[in-house]
Amino acid sequence: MESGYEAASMDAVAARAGVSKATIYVHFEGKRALFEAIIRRHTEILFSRIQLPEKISDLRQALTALARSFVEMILTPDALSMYRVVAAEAARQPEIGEAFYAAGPAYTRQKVGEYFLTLARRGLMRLEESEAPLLANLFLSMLAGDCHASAMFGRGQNKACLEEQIRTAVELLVSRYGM
Amino acid sequence: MESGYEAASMDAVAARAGVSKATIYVHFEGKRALFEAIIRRHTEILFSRIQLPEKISDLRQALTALARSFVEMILTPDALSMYRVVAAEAARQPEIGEAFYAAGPAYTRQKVGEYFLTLARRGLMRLEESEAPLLANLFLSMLAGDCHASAMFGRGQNKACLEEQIRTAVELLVSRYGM
DNA sequence: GTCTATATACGGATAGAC
DNA sequence: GTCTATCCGTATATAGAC
Repeated sequence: MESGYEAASMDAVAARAGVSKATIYVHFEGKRALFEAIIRRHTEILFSRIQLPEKISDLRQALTALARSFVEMILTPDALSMYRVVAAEAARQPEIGEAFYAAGPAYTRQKVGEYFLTLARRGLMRLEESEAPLLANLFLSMLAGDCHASAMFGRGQNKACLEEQIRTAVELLVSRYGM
Repeated sequence: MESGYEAASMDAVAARAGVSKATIYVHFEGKRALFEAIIRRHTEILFSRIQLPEKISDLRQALTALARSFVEMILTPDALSMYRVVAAEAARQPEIGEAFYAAGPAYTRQKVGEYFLTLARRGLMRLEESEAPLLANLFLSMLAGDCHASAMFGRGQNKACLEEQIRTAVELLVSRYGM
């Protein structure tokens, strides 16, 4: 995560793990297999952090809480590192890109889409079942928004701009799909 | 772009360029300097492809045209490769990440924000000047949306889903800010 | 299963001829 | 400015002792 796949040497990994290289090669076929195992495990851990609020009173409040939980996770140093590393290697190791996509973004979109339908069933949103996945996609994309790009490419994060972004994204959804 | 920064050897670059390694080292201080030059040049070329429609009759039509132009660009193999490579290296070479961010995402958001204000001045949008950058940010984020992630991590692109995504994002903006 | 020591190859960068 | 040939470090992976 610190160095990227190519630049991370097995010597460094072994040293950090407190074992010899030979020991690693007993447990994993090679560097790629080790990498894949790491990515698969970490993806699940990371994305399971997202909380879908259960106590729902107000639509605005529910969406805001969901938004904060999501944004907090994706701006984590761990999440940013993983995103970087997987994006870089996905071109050459498609199985890894797909595993990450399925257990990460696609899984989250699915869960959030289902959550929207729960909100609709409780009379808080006006939404057809077929629209849910697409709307979840658009909502999550807005939440990542510039903050994700800025954290990824620029120097740091801007907490104030982040709150405003969340608020506006929530407003946009409420004004079109709220009831 | 094919191999990533670390995995791309200077031998390979020299061979592809049809010169010897020594010749490259006459023109560039080292591998990093060459990489930085490539990224700076390519970022400008890529992002200058985005077209802001000049003939404006209808808000929906203008936003859709802008959306198509943007999405087409970011899903280009060139753009995807560059995104991957820069994301991967930005952690270790911050100047490169920042240069890409400034000439790419930030520049585009700025331009689109100004475009929104033009639309507002023509009476097509209800929008205050201070809201423009944030709205541009949210709109562009929705347009990238799942299609970008899917192209980045998954196997391919889905044209149908893409058109639907553009349509819904445009509708969301029109329903809240149109007049 | 774990270690040390090593095989083997390739990386970035440069010397020196032309 | 461009080449060929090479320096020197480090990479992945393995052999063989314990």
